[in-house]
Amino acid sequence: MLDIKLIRTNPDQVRAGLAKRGVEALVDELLQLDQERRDQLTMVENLKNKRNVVSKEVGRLKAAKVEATNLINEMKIVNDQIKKLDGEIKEIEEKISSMLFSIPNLPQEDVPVGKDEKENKEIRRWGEPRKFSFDPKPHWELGENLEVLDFDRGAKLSGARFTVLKGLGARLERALVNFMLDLHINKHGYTEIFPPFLVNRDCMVGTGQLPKFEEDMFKVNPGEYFLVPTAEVPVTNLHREEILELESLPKKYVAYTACFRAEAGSAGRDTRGLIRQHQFNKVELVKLTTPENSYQEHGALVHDAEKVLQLLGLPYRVVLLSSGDMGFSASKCYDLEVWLPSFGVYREISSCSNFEDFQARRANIRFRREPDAKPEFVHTLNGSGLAIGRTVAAIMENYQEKDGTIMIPEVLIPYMGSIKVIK
RNA sequence: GGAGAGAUACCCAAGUUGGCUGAAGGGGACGGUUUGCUAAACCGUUAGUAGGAGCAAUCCUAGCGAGGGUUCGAAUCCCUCUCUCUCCGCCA
Repeated sequence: MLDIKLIRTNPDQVRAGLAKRGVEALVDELLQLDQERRDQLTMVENLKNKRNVVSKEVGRLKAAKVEATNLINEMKIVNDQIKKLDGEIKEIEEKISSMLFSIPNLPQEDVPVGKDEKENKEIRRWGEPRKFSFDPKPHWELGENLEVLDFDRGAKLSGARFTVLKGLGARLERALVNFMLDLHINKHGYTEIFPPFLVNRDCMVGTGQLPKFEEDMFKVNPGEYFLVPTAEVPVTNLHREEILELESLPKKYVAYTACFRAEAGSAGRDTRGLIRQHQFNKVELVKLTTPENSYQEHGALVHDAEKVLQLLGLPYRVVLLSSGDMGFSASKCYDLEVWLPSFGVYREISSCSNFEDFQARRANIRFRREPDAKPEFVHTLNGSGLAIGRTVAAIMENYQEKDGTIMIPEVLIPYMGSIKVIK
């Protein structure tokens, strides 16, 4: 959520920022509503003050057994006015907040301006895509042949975009979760969190999934719960409505969760394989930090995610997303894209965003510099470290042999019970 | 799911014949006096927050779990909801 005060004092900056995203901003309408709200507020607060003062007077008169009917009748009229104004203000405020909740974050200055992913900027590459002496197979073929991926039965159990992992496929999935968690906990200093997979509406609003993207979410009844689309939601919201100590920052959390996405609007895309599923596993990194440190932390977070790919020996590149390709809440975002031989392209496997104070303002997550200082919003960041399903796909494709077997990357062998090859 | 109890400031806790109580009293924290040093004792300070007006000092509004209602006036009365605790039932 953008700061209404920023819009009030710096409307042109807001217009320009949103224009980079290709978003037509309702800045003028917002400014007008804001002015209206403040005018009404001043009026109603004066009336409330009058009511408070007169009511005390009435109490005093009654205690002294003095007639106060006139004052009481006068206040009845004032009350009617207050009620009317309060109603109007509430309406205006609802309009303002629903508009604010639907306006995306402003891109950071060095984000390339562009319509979509075509204008993303490649930052660096790591690793050399392997030269195959045979035609590399897509992971779904390899997985079905080895009987470690079962798409048909996934469809039988649930439907399209669900997959059953079996035997060493399931084992590989679990090994990757543990490997990634251990790496980030032991080597990168993150604290492990195991959050609920169902969260309430406030959490979803806090991190920006709602109200705008409800059709992308799975909603669960009874009760009003949402299946988490990413661990970002519960983990960032751990500190919703809290004021943190400066010394406790940065907070660095790593969490494994299953992730659930309705994938509305993705019909026909990535219909085969593990790339786009309604349910997938992910290890997610989340940081809460001070504004002055957030970009340094952002860079470090990207490196922490990259380390996973490096240790797994998977070639990848780092891409800085253009203003048009960034998520709703992000101010700046790097994607890690892993090499997938059967596709012959780099595919997103991690998305590392700095949200600055956009989520913090929604979720009201603040910190205090000094014991008496005014609370300020933290900056929130997160990144996949990594998406497990896509990592499985990448390992299968990059480590496949001519006979259709799959070598296990060195660092995973201990997590695979010393098994070195899936055959 | 059934029965009951509760939610008040950093913590504990008083406050239901509605009216100088936005909140007694403890504890803690902070400051001070005393002291060779500690301790004790004594004195003082201690809602935070959000919003609005103002150049500012400052003032106003909201706020006793949340949201409504009654009333000139609500921590106090009424309704709805959430969460916590105890007992019973069920359950991994």
